[in-house]
Amino acid sequence: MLELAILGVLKEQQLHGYELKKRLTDALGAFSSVSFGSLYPALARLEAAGAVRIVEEAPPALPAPAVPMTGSIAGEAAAFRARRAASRPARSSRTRKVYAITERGEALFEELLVTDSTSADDDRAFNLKLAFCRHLPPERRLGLFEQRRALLEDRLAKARTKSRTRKERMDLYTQSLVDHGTEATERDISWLDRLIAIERQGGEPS
Amino acid sequence: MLELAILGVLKEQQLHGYELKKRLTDALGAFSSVSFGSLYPALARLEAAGAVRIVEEAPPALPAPAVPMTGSIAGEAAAFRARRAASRPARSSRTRKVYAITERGEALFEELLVTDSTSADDDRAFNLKLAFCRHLPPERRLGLFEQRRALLEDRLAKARTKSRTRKERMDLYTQSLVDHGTEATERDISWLDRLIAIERQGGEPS
DNA sequence: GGTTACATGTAACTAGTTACATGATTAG
DNA sequence: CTAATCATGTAACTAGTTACATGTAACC
Repeated sequence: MLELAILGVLKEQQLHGYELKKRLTDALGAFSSVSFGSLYPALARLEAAGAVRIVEEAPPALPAPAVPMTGSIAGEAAAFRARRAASRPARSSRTRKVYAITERGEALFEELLVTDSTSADDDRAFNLKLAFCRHLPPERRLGLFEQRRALLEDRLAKARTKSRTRKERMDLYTQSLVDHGTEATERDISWLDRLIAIERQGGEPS
Repeated sequence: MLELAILGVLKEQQLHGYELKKRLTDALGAFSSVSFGSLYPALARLEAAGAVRIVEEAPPALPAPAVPMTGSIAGEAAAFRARRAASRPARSSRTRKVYAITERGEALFEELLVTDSTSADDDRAFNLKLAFCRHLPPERRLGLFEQRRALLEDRLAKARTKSRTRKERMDLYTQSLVDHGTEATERDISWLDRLIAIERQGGEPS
């Protein structure tokens, strides 16, 4: 799950770990925080898998007097973006590792976006996917929504049969909890229905 | 978290692991399943901590040799039927370990019910606590609700400031996600308010 | 007598966390 | 020059999961 989030952020901008953590905790921090202890190993794993690579920041010696431009316009532009990303250009790159997503990383990202789901932890995973689903082609996005809808519908069906057979054995706090949960699931479904409807008519969510 | 659930169920009835798992998965299965791989180690830990103990089932040797036979065949048969009827037919106890909660376990249970909270995983933990909060004295129950309410209110406040400052930078799917999440939190709060109000007037939840 | 369900447990893995260790850079 | 912040990383722990290994009892 963390891999997905990292790739999703790096897809938009190359960043070093520390900054990445800040983005992650404040963009997705509502659900869960990210710690360095998981972020750095995750970055190392992704690098080992070839999904991200370390890019050089601008060389510490800015003057660069006699050196001609490399000829790689893209490279120069990337370096510039990295410098700006740090919001304080002059910082030496010696201590920072700036990561960029690779093509393999893009492929992995799309794969994680539709598969993943550890079945437990489903809800958080879906929220995360939704936050990045704009990168998905429309029909796969629709598939994601419908798959989620089916899961919720299934959960609801189970809750209803269970509620019929066992409600009398539950205490009132538990009953209230179950009822509240059922309502929340129903609202999740109609929210998904709105997203699906918008998707079907080719629009964008409001 | 699993410990809390185990203690909560054992508080009502002594059970062996296999049966305990069934109760847990169908009572709380809506949120999360429990696997043997976590249940048995958890039981072992709780036993080591003195929170539960293994109790003997009805001794397998019923005959009681020194006691003379009544001579009444009908009586013997009736006794046999009674034995079978006693909710657990002839199954040998050799292979089963029946666990019961101890006093230390009761104390641990109450402690887990009010503390615990790993700050992540908060939501699931709260649901679990609510399912067992009937065992709490009213004022601690109220404290639990209010603590939860404060947490949600805080989350809402953060979401609102964040939404004001960063909404324009979010894509529409993420915006929809955040809005939906905010609404859900608002409803959670008013649900809690209802529970709190009921608690304050000394009633029970409807 | 073989299949199904009951019952307990271990091993390896997953996916994170907190606490700790280390060092560079910048601001006052 | 020293404290705060930036920056990367490791170690030990948490809390579970799935897959595997083992064996008993009930049913037909």
